[in-house]
Amino acid sequence: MRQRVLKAAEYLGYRVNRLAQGLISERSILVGVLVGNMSAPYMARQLEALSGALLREGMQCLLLNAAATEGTGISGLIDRILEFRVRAIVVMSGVPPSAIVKECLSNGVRVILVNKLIDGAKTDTILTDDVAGARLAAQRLIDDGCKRPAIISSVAGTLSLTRRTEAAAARFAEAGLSPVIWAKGTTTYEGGARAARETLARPGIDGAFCVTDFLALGYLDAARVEMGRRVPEDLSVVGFDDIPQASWESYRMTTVRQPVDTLISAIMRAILRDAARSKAVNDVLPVELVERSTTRK
Amino acid sequence: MRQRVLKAAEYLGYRVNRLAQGLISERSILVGVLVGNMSAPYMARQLEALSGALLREGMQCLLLNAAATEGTGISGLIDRILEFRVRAIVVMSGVPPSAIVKECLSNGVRVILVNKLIDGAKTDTILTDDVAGARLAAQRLIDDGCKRPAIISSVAGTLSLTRRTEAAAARFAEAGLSPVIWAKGTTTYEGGARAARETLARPGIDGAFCVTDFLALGYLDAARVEMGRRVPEDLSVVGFDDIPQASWESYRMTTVRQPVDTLISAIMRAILRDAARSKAVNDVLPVELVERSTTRK
DNA sequence: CTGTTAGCGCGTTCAG
DNA sequence: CTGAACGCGCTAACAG
Repeated sequence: MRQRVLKAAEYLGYRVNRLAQGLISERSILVGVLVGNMSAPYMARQLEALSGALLREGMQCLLLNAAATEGTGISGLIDRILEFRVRAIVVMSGVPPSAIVKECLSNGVRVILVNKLIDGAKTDTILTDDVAGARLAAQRLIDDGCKRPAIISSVAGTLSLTRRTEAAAARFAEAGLSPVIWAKGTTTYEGGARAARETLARPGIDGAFCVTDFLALGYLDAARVEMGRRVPEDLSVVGFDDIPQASWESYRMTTVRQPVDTLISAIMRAILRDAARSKAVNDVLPVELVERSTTRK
Repeated sequence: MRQRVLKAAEYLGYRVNRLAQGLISERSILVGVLVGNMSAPYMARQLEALSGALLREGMQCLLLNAAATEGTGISGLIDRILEFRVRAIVVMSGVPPSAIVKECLSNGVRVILVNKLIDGAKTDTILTDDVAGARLAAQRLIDDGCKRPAIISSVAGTLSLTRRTEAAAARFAEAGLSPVIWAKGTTTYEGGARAARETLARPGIDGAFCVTDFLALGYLDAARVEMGRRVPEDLSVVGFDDIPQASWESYRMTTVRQPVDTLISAIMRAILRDAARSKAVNDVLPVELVERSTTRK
């Protein structure tokens, strides 16, 4: 009997209607992913890995572009998320308005924060070990014999970026060095290039820790081409993230690697866990220094 | 009265349930976006622009990662698309199994193909003018005085890639040149690097048209660093796409620009058009040559 | 094991 | 202009 029904269903091209299913069963297979700056290589890689993992677990990724709300304001996005009754929302955007998160939480939508902290909210939170990573990076520059290091960050007051900057500054201070901290641009290639122009204009800078690889790529190019520095002979450079470009031949950049696989599995654990009976995920992911050719070793 | 209801709704935190809405009104605001290789810069940029445009039009992007189906097969993805009753599906994947497209069409789901052709299907199709672009690229190398040009492609038999290769080859032939065609690797940085190693091992190659920028970046790096070529003195290189990296300082690459804005608005037009009373969108988008420092001018 | 029924939240229609 | 009823396709609970 069952067989016959199945046969007929196939013959008629029947397909479950997920909308109706979600309507009744109240547990959607939709997961909202809030992303800003998708075209940043680091984000793109994470998004790719996450959407793949979701698919494998039978869930579906509802993409939310935080950058596109510039004009209309964020409220439209909030509505959209809530209206679709998503199972959870993963916040990967560097600068997500806390408003979204608060609103979702108060409406009972599970929120998973990636490299972001909302004070007082008891959400699942996954953090890269920025402090350890920044200390590794600073240590590398110290070991290279740098006497006047620069720390390159951006105006975006992201949690990760702030922590990296502060931890590196602290490590330098411990070693008796006083770093130049430059944070006037955006977290982009151009921002890094501008940082190089401005920091290397005054003499003495012999090492730079750029808080993201994307910044570091611009910094490297401008340092070499425009400012005439040899890397690593005159200048040591360390990045953070280990995006694919960092290992490209023309960069071969020393950097701090973020473990994407570990990150993704932590996110999936947070999504899949039983909200009622298990505690919130609260992971700090370990990082490692990848030594390539922009430091002296 | 209406006011009072609205007030109460707000007070109670009421939100429209899009699932129920879609269930009855039969026109979802969900648009499926099928992407392979999200972390390729060209794709990432397109995806970012498209998700933003969809958001602005009040629609929502259901992300479908074609790459993640490697293991399980493609059928799961098809089901997912159909089950959600999406308004349309945009196929941006370079190598999307025709099976998906056929299945969607036969189930009445509107399919919008980007740089892809399915024979016999009367779908909305948007193509970059690959032929014109490849001819521009070839012309640039011819004008540079190249006598023995190479065309670098990949094993992926994508429509766009094939057309670019063939059109460039034809233009070279018209100029009395016989190009070396190399297509043994993947459409990646590493693929380009390998192409450089292999094509430049034999002497004589003095120009290269790489069918994507991503390939061209790898080609450039390997040509300079490993093979000791000066660009553009010994070797002219032209790419295709104009991804952000192409304009980075360490590359400054001459390339053929794809108009992302035009592409996105064509896609939106195809999504929004009234299926019953308007004809399918069938655009070929113009391209232009952006001359930078990897050609001699 | 099979068949029936109620109700999820919405839009539409038909009465009042 | 407002109110009530129906059905979209599904799941769950209950009856035979």
